[in-house]
Amino acid sequence: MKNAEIAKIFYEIADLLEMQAVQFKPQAYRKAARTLEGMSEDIEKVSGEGRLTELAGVGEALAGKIQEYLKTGKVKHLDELKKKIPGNLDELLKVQGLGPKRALVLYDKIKIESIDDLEKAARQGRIRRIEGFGEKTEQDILKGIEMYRLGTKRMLLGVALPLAREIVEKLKSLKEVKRAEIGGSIRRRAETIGDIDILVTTSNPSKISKFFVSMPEVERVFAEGDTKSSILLRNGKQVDLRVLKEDEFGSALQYFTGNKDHNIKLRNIAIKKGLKLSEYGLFRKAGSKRIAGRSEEEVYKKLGLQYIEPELREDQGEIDLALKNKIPKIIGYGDIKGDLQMHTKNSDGVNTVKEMAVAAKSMGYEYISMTDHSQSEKIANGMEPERLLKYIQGIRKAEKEVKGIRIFASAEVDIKSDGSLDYSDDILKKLDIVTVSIHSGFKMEKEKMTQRICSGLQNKHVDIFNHPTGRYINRREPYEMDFEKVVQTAVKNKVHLEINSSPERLDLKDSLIRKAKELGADFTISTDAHSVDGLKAMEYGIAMARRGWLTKKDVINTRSLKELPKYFKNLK
DNA sequence: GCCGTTTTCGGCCCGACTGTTTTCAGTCG
Ligand SMILES: Nc1nc2c(ncn2[C@H]2C[C@H](O)[C@@H](COP(=O)(O)OP(=O)(O)OP(=O)(O)O)O2)c(=O)[nH]1
Ligand SMILES: [Mg+2]
Ligand SMILES: [Mg+2]
Ligand SMILES: [Zn+2]
Repeated sequence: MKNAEIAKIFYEIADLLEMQAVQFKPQAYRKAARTLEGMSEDIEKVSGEGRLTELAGVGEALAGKIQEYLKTGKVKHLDELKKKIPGNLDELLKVQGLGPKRALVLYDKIKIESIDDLEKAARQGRIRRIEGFGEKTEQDILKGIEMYRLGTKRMLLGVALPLAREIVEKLKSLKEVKRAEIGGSIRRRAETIGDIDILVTTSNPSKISKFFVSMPEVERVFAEGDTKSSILLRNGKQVDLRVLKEDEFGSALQYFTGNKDHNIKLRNIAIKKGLKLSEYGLFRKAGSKRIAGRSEEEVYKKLGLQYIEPELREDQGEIDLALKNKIPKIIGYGDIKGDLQMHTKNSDGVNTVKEMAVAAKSMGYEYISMTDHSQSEKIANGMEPERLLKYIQGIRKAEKEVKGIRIFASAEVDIKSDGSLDYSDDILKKLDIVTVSIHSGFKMEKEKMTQRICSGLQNKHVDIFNHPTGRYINRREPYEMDFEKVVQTAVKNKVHLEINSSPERLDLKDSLIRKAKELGADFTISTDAHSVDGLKAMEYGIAMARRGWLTKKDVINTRSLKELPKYFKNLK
């Protein structure tokens, strides 16, 4: 997919235009770049179908540049701009605090073209002598270079959310703090997180800010003000704090939750109504009287919109639907009745069936499903048919012992390279639920992989397709396949798609969930726990389902035990 | 460069913090 490459080009054009003080075009290029980054569909496909100008922020001119890049691998406009300002601009701008305007000055005055140039100049004290720069700026640039060189990646949601909750608890322990809430991409439950955003309401802002910037784990303070502070923790994570008054809580949380494009759209709606929206509230332009701000619900309502759940605030059509009151009620965090994928000591898990069942029961589940690995998974201690039969007996026994929770005997069965399954039908029919996965041969070409998966899904016992794309966030790309065809095959054969809640997988991801739903799919959400502790990951999977616009009805394991059998072939 | 239940021209989100400035531009959220 060339989406990201083209986004990068648009960002670079935007920066070069901004250097020349061109008005508005930089925002236009950046808006289009964000659209490209946020979409899951291949831009080449969109272009092929003549739908480029349907993309938000893409008009005739940018559609032309996208086509140009797809055809020639170049965008002339960028090459032209680069003639005026050569050098490694996109690298330079990754230094925090250095934007297009000052980068241009550095190039004009002392020919800075790269990070290495920049570092040398700063160390030699040549930057402080430039008009508009100074000693502090020079130091900040060096620190910025150091940070850039650390090359910090975006955090997994599974890392960021617990960390954010800890900080929130800490802030809540102060008696001056009325409310402390997580904002930003964590509140929207994005799969990866750039920084930790926290909102506090209080009547004593300076006290809170002082406390925040002097916490023991603070490495650096980027900024400290009355309503906004920003720090770097020793663990390398950035935390932004906004401090506002209690009666501004709603508008402040709305602002700080974002995303950026969602905010801009809301603010434009306000403008059209003769209003103004900011973190301080919704105001009448004339007279500046405040008409909302205490709660988010109030802000959306006064703008003429249905309330929008944070997970949907991605500028992916939610605002248009909210204007028409047409956003569906998405699945809730309490709607799950059981967990349908987990591993035990029988393969590569660390707990016994009984231990998993006791833990699940205490979480209020009505049922769980054991899905230990099939025989080809030698490194994961996959089970030979004989051992599988004993495993099933063990599950029946554990179920009698634990009582009060149904334990399904299932397995995570490999779809082998030729598309056959890792157990014969004679074995598969002994399981309550059959789930299948791709665990090897990831490098297969698209056609073959699609064929392989589809033949696996057509087996008459198969119920669930696990972690359907096989990706590991930041570590392994999804395997190549024709997603539409796979989903269509799943739908036709009544195979449910798993939303794997494991934070490094989150597979299916949000945009593909939404797409699969449009294609008629239904889903299970499961943790793939390899220990009792792993069962807690369910909230991440539910978050993805919400971001994929799923309702309770779309997810099979929201059903009670009684309703469940009709969704699984061997249980019918 | 994009876009449209007040517009196909004339708007384009709004505000905080910092350093180097005598009043604000640049950068970031
Ligand atoms: N109105 C407005 N709000 C913004 C803008 N930039 C950021 N925000 C708001 C919405 C964001 O969700 C929130 C936090 O900003 P961040 O830069 O931390 O972005 P976010 O948390 O969404 O993503 P991240 O994972 O941190 O990259 O602040 C902006 O340019 N305008
Ligand atoms: Mg953030
Ligand atoms: Mg932030
Ligand atoms: Zn697996």
